[in-house]
Amino acid sequence: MTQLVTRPARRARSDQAILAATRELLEQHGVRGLTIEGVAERSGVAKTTIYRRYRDRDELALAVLIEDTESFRTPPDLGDTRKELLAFVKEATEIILRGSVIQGIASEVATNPELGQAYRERIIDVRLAEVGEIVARAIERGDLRPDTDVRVAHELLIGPLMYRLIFSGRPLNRRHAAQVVDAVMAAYAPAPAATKKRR
Amino acid sequence: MTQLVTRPARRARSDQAILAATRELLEQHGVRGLTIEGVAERSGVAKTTIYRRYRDRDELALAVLIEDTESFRTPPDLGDTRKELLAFVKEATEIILRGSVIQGIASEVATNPELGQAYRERIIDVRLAEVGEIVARAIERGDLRPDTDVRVAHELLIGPLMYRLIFSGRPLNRRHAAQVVDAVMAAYAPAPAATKKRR
Amino acid sequence: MTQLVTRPARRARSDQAILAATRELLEQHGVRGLTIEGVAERSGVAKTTIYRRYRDRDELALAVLIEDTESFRTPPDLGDTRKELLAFVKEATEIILRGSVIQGIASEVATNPELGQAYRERIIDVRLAEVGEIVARAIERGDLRPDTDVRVAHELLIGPLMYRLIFSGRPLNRRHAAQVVDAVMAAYAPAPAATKKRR
Amino acid sequence: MTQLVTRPARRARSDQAILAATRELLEQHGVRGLTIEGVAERSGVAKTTIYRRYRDRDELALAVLIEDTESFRTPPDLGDTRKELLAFVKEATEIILRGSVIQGIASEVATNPELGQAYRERIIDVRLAEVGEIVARAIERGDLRPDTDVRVAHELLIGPLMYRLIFSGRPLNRRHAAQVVDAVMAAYAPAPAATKKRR
DNA sequence: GACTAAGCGAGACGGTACGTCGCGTCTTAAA
DNA sequence: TTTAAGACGCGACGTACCGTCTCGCTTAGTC
Repeated sequence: MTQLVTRPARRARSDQAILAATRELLEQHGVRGLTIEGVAERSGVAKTTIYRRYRDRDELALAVLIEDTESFRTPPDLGDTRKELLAFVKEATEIILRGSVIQGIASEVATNPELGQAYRERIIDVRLAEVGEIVARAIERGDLRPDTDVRVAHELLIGPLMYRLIFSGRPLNRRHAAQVVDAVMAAYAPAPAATKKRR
Repeated sequence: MTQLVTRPARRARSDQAILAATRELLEQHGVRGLTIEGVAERSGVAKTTIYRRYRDRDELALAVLIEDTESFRTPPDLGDTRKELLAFVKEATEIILRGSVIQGIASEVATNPELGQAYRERIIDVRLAEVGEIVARAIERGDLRPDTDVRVAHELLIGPLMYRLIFSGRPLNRRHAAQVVDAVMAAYAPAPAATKKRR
Repeated sequence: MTQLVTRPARRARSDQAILAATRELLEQHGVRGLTIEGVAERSGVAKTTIYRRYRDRDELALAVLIEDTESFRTPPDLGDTRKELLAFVKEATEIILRGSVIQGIASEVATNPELGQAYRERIIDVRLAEVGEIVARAIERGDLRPDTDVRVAHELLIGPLMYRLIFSGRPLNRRHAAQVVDAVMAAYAPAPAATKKRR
Repeated sequence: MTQLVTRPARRARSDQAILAATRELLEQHGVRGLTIEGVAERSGVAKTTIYRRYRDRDELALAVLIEDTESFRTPPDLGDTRKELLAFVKEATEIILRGSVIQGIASEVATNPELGQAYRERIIDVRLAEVGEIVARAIERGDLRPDTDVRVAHELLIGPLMYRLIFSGRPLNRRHAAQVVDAVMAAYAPAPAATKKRR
């Protein structure tokens, strides 16, 4: 126990070098250009050392993605549901685009059960919790229906992003984010009785 | 030109053998287990012959997917927008699940521009047209707002499917399809003033 | 059938390049410096191609040794048993020293059954036949006893060579060859006429 | 020097553990299965500690061999040259077969000068002295010629053993030992009385 | 019905990267 | 001071497929 805790120096140096090199390669050559051998060469870290940490290339790429996700800033109570949802989508978009990792590991995440589980636990669950908080506040404010399904709402927010990113290739921008957010808000808007009052 | 026209016999036999073997491998071992060498061995077709038709493995996988998509049955006018949208989602789900090809080539489609273009032209555009027709009829019926954005509606319908398929790993079933369809219909429901009159 | 026979061109070119590079490496850096990767680089032949022919480094080294052995010139009937045995020992010595391969694969030959079998069939048996002919002629001439054990004679001739080569490190020269040959001739000398008297 | 003298306790414990584990691995998996890492694991001794004592794997293997050789029992004056030579060959055979180390380090001894020197000083010279004594007594008894070359006699006795062990794979047994001993005795037999007549 | 070029099978080949093994060095904490 | 523990850089291993390249055989459609 003491050893792992008290002697992180070498580990930390290698860890950092590996992730930095991985990021560089991802940004410069995309996921196709991400190679363990390439990371080893660029980072000055031995291939063996990389394999001691990550089972394979996909796990390494996921690690970068997770690190990014951990920087996800919880959108605070802005007093405005639409603003909060927009902030959420923008933050997600930013992380998704950074490094362009997701496109590359999508197939792996979908195919490799262990990787999929890691993705779910380390990334999806984090975002789901965010949406949960936003939705809870929105319900309290009367902006969304009390029976709003958080998971489906989350899918409606993120699914289109991913679809554009991976399949349709269309751009992820403010306009699209607004369109999606508006659709979700309309979809889960409270019953019309309340609407009457508003208009 | 003359070649393809005048000597279709042998070509056709090889074509068929290649696609059949590809399908088998995809179903049995997933996309990771799809290799040109494997297809050659299983189909009894020479590697050279495969490469004469498909630039690489991903193009081959896409070919299978396109073939499936071409069987997409246009949902006819059912007189009921919700039923038509459900039929669309179900049909899409079926194709998506068949062969489990999409998960495997997602990363390629996202990464390889030529493949991406092919995917868009041969698959997305086909479905987009379907949604367009359904939405047009729905607008006519007064079920959806006249300014409904077909592309975004399409993303809201398909995006969650893909998200489940690739990332969250949750099941694609009737209940989920209904949730998504209902959300889209609510999102693009005509302005409430009109609603009062109708009901 | 026709194919294998009529299309040896590429094979032959690779074969030759591989063996040439192997020989160079053996002569320059000894067996320790013999690496499949090194051979690949030096020969311009892909590693894969080498592995298609030789299971591993030792098999490759043995191939060189076998090629050398196949050039073994059968010492003709010189009319003189001592001269013939000396010619045999000299020839063997020359091949043994050429390339210094034997020292390096000795352990493998001793340890790996398949390699050992190959060594016996392709190398030992060849030499054993030589000794057999020489001994046969010697017996006819009355230079060696009719019951001379060819195999033991062979061991007495070659064993000391190998012992010097591998263990004692002493030089293999004409003097030593003569000492060994003389010992063998004395050991299997026919009973002198005097023997009659003794018994 | 002081170290070895003043703190022998821990050293000795490690020494013993290392050699024991080495022996086990050699016997169970042959020389190919002898690795420093394996010895460390099996012995509970740190790799570092092994490297403090032995430069590399071969030196370690040699250490085991030397230990065995040091148990070589000098064949006493049996009053019979043939019996003494047979005893010598049998003793050598026994040590050679024990642990099957020699086959594995043969290539190293032949290739690595330092190892070769150690082998000569610690093993060959010991046996050479044995043969020297036996030959000396034999000459005195009139069983061997006074000009018998001890070194060559030694090579004729041991060379065939090694040749069988490493190359021909034939068995080392009493019959073979007798054949070799008889050959050596015949080779260096004193000129018979009859010889006078011949010359 | 024989001819002839397109299409094909077979598979050798150079190449990239894989993931693994064991080496020998180095650093650190505990004994 | 010596040790156990183990991280590390390193070199090579043997493997899997890649995509390219001959090379003859097969055969469909023409003459």
